[in-house]
Amino acid sequence: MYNVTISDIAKDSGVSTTTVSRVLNNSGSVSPETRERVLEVIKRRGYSPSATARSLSKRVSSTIGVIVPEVDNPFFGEVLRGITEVIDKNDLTLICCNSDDDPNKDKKALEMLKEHRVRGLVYTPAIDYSNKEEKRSLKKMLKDINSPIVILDREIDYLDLDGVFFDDSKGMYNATKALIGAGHTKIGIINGTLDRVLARNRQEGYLKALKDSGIIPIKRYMFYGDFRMTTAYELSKELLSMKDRPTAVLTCNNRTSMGFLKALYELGESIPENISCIGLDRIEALDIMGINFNYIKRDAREMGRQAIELLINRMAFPDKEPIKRILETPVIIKKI
Amino acid sequence: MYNVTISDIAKDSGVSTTTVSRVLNNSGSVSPETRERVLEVIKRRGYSPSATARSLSKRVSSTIGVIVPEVDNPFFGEVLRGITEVIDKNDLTLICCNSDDDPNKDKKALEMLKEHRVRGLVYTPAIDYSNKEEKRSLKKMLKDINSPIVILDREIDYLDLDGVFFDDSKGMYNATKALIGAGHTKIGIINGTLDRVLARNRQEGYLKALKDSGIIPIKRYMFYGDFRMTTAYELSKELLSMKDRPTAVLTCNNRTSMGFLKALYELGESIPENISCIGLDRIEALDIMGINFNYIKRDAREMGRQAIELLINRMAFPDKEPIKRILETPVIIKKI
DNA sequence: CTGAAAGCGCTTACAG
DNA sequence: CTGAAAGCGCTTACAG
Repeated sequence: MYNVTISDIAKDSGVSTTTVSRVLNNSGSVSPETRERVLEVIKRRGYSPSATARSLSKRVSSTIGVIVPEVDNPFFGEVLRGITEVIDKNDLTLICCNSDDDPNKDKKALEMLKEHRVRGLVYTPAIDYSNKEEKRSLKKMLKDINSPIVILDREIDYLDLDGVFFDDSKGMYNATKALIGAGHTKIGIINGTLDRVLARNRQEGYLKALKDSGIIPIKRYMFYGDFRMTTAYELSKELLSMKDRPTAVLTCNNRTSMGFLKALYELGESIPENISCIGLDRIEALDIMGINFNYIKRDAREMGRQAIELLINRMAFPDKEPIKRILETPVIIKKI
Repeated sequence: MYNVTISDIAKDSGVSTTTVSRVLNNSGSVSPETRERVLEVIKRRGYSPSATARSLSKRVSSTIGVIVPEVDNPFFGEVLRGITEVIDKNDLTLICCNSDDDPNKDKKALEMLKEHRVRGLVYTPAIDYSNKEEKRSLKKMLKDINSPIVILDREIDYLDLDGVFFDDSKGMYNATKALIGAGHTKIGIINGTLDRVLARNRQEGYLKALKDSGIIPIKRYMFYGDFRMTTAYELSKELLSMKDRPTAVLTCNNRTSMGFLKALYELGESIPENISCIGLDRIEALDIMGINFNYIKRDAREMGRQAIELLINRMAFPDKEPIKRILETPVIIKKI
């Protein structure tokens, strides 16, 4: 069974494909009667125009690409929710890729999106491409995409692109301050390794808050993982078993918080009774269970929405200055 | 800046586009020297073939559509994870739509995927299209997609399509049996309204278990919502405040479990001390916190994988009998 | 091993 | 208001 084409409709209506195209796109002028007739045939034949053919002939696609590092992380679930909301409103189509935080898959995804000639890209890089060669190569790939790009959540500081980010540094600063305000001085942090911008931002806020309060940072209270739960779990066990352990801990993303809590509860301890904690990102289930989990709030859905809005904006005005949007990160304290 | 085309490569290499196409697709035969030269030019110019043009001329796309009702539900996050895994391996492209459980958006998504001439579709319908007219219309839309379709998680019983489902009925049966085995006889259920297959399956397992144990079902212990948290929360408050309330409750999806727990914890009560509960779907955070939340386990990632596998299989063999895959739903009891 | 030509299903100047 | 024709960037018989 073949798909109906515009020629079929033209034939059936006794007009040219040009005319059918006109009624399809509400462009040019068509007499009411003709329009009527064509519309009727379209309906009867169940015709819908091929997006592929249309893209090719118009030299633009209506397709937006998005690459996320973890589709199954609730944070990116929210991001995608926000993205789809505005995609729908603008009659765009979303091609979705999961890089699994693997640079190779990341590159494959980039290549694939390029082949699809996406109209724009919302991009969260898999990891920091840190060495010179990698940077150069990423730079080239992004340029080759040849469409507007908005960076989401993970800044690429050597490229001048639109982006939307959270003020993680400020969030961590305020969180650290809150702990200090509650009397803590021995404050641990479970972060990612510092070759990642994400981790450096968090570290910066943490250190600044300590400094501003005249507290000397303690190296052995700082742990560096990879933002994954299992690693955070191991590091947390280490932290929790220190003889002179911190009385409060900052966990630097939702997976890390999970790892920390797992280690803590396995010891039969809990927050904030045995140790205080402020995590980055809300964990819905904890909130709902009435567990006093303090967190730095980040509205991921809003982030998704703003990313696409920036992108659509950029599609309209390719030559304006790059825009960076920084979202607020309020600290929600339940019980320290 | 224009994209490089196959003609540019042909010109630069001093061959025809036919030949370039041959080296691109490793089809036909090309002399080693020619191939070498073409490859070199492709690389130098940073050429990548247009997927759009290719689809049009080959009359097949490499694009798979997926419609999920809630991208931001962890269950579907896992499903998408599974789907992307096998999509990647097969060099396919994923167009992702969120219907938000809204039949109108669902239809729009279907229409859009049709226009994109997707090679196949993994489909979780927004709701049960229950009245005759809706059924007819959905049937027609799916037929118009004109590509293989695999139904995921929510059966459409009046269509004979491939599908992958969980044995929810059996899961509920075993869960109910487990509660009975632990001495419960007053067992409540928070389900969806029975016009939905999902809800009927759950109900069936529940009732059968009661019957097999000689327990008379009590109407007022059965609550019907919409699988959303807020509704489940309200129903749970109602349930929990009954004078003669159940001593155990079955919650019929992860959002419902959340609503139930929220209501419970707000009362200062907890599981299983004040009331027993078995939910459908694991809730990661609870597990990790060492909270004894019993659940019927459903491997959503595996479901996603199998759905695409069925689809790919169907793409290869369009005329075989429809296949239904039913996944196991073991009951995980922590503490009743 | 290689190329000219037609075709995929649309859109868009251009002409009337 | 309408249509013939060229073109978008590929692939694929067909011929040599």
